[in-house]
Amino acid sequence: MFEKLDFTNKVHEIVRNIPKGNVLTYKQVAAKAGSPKACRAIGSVLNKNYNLEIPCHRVIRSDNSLGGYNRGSENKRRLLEQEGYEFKD
DNA sequence: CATTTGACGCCAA
DNA sequence: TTTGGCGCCAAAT
Repeated sequence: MFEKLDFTNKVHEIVRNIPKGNVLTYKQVAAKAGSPKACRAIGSVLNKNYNLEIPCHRVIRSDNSLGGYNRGSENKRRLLEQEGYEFKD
């Protein structure tokens, strides 16, 4: 189903399919997109993606760190907390 | 077309 | 455990 989509397009679909209260790491998204080593490319794609319909704030680093956000990292953290995801260890 | 940049990840010191 | 450096991929210059 995703095989015919391009890498960037796959990433958009994958991120869009992340359920509330759940988060994925860049590595996980990259793996689902078909390129486990494209973790950097994921950030590049999401960084340029301005579609609010895509919960790009649910994508975090493999270290359980926030990572970044094109709308403000602080807002990203707030969104995750609001959805029920708690970071801290 | 060649090089650099960037919301990353992993390994070695 | 923390830091530095290298690798990987896509988009921008």
